[in-house]
Amino acid sequence: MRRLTIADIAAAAGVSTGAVSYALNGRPGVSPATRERILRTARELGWRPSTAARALTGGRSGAIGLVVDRPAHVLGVEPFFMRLISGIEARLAEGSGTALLLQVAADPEGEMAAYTDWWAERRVDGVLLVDLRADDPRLPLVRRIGLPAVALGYPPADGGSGVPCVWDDEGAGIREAVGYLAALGHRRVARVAGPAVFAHTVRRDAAFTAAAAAFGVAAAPPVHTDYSGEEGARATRRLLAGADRPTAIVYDNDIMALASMGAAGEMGVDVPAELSLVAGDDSAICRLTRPALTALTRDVPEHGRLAASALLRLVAGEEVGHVPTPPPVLTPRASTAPAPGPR
Amino acid sequence: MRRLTIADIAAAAGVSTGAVSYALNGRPGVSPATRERILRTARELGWRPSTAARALTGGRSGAIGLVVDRPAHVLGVEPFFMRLISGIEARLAEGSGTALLLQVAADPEGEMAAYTDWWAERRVDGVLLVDLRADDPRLPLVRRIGLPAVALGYPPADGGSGVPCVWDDEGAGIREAVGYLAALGHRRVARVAGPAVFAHTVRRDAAFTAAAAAFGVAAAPPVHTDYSGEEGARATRRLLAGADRPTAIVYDNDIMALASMGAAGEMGVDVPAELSLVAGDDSAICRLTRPALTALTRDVPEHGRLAASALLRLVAGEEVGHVPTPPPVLTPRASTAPAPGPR
DNA sequence: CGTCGGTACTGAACCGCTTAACCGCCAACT
DNA sequence: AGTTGGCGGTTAAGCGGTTCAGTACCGACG
Repeated sequence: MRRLTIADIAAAAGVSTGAVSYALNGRPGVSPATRERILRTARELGWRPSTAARALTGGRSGAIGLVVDRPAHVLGVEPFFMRLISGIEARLAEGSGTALLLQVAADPEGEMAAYTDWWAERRVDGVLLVDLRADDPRLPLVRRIGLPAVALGYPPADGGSGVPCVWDDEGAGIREAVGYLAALGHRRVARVAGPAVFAHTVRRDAAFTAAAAAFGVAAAPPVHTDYSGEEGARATRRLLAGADRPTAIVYDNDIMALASMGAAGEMGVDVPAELSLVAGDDSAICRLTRPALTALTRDVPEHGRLAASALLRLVAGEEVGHVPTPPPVLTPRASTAPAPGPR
Repeated sequence: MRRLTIADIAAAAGVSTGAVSYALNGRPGVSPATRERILRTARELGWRPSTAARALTGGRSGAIGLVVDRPAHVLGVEPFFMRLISGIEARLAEGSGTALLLQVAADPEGEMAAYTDWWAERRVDGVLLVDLRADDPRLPLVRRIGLPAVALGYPPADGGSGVPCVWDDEGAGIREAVGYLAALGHRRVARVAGPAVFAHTVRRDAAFTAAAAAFGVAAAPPVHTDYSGEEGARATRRLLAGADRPTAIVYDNDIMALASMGAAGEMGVDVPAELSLVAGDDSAICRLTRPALTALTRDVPEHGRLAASALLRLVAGEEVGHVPTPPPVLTPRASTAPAPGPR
């Protein structure tokens, strides 16, 4: 059975293919009556446009791309991406007729290659950039090759080379967490962060140090990890084993906080009596573990949704500026408690 | 700057576009010398084929599709899909030049619609089907519309309508778990499963009941959930509150086991002293929590890899049969222990 | 030497859709 | 009445590849 083409529906409706095209795309040049007849036969025959033909005519490919660049062992447990994807999809499902192309890259080079290839092959109309870095090479790249892009993360100092950024004030979240811990009497707090190459890590680091100073608590230099539970637990062990053991630790994601709770338990350190823990993203994991994890709540799906929205507008030719979103807020649960008295 | 087309590289190499096409696709009809010259200029000019044009010629679209159909609140924490996707991508990255199209559907109808649309629009060359159901309507659908598909799950009784299945003997895993628990002295075991509509749930249910009988342990009827931590915890609470409280519970995924550990703790039931827990997938979560979760280890990424592999072969026109994979094996950790003595 | 066969390559049609250019027709206006 | 100008359509030229039918050339063979 052959594919249905506009020629078929043109024949069925007794008009030319040109008329069909105009009718289907809602452009002028066909009378309301003919338009209706064409649309009806198209619907009855179950016609769907060939994306290939559409794309070939210089139109859109009808897809946007997302490259996920994290080590495989992190990807499996990191709820962030699936939540982000849910949000993106939610927006795309709202009648945009746009699909999501996903690629898992092994390294930043692979990620860049994906963008170049996708764009050269006209597979996507635009891409979403996650995890902005300092002097992120992807920004000049997409600019140079003309690939529409929207980034998730704080806009870089130079404005982002015309790449709209969906961002929230991560500093505010960190400040709230540190302030809360200070109010609970904690005087030595630590931070276990993601990779230092990420711009948001650096920003949070700075916010953390500044907040600690402002609230008069001693802050160890942030420990950087690859976001994996293993590295999170190791960092926690080192912090707990060192002199000036912190009484509270703030994590950059949930998995590290979860893993660290186990590590603390093994070292005989009770959570929250002796150690308070704050998780980073507030995925469902925080609510499911015991003690439930206090967390910095960020609406990750909403970020995805907004980013997808911005990208669709950008692709459509609209001017799109940076998109600020509400800052993370602290959701206190059972993993934080007043600081222990002096031992 | 215009897009680079084969016409450009034809001009640069001093041949016709036809010759370029032959050379680039490694077909006969061009001399080795010319072929080399063409390939070189194409490389130097940085030419990449337009997927649209390729697809239009009746060729492949160069993409496969995956629809993920689980409630949003489950998707966020369920490691299964991200692990599966990692595996799929790993295979696709091996020089297939194939991309992955991802869609999150709200319900089975939305999933079916996605397949129909994708195929009608020739967006994908084939799809991967997850979570086979009893009398799964997707099987006749893909068959009817001629969409190449590979399913993940046990082949249905009717052979699967020509859809190759990548499967493992889940029953063996369940039997091993029940046997292990029986050997530890457990005499009352329960099972908290996924939705009963999934074929693999039913198969595991049956295996569970049979294994319990074989090992002489009392098995409560399996409790079915939506895979969410919340429902898993609720099921556990009910089991623990009922008469004939089980001393061991086997879960269908990791998140429910994790949530249940918390629920048990709240009820003052110690894991593993009073209650043994076996998780379902063995994602990293099992190793990260304390006590670490005993789990049925399944190589989910490998399943993805094999499924992608089978689909690529199918799309290429090869005959592809069902693909058996090693059965899940039990990985004992700290969440299982000898059954408590009679209270 | 003419013919045959094979190789290397060209030219053009075609895939399904968009769109600029054109065309016929009728109402309105001068 | 003749010109103008819309409206409602048609025609055909691409878009960037693939592929089939030729064609030019060359060595081999009878």
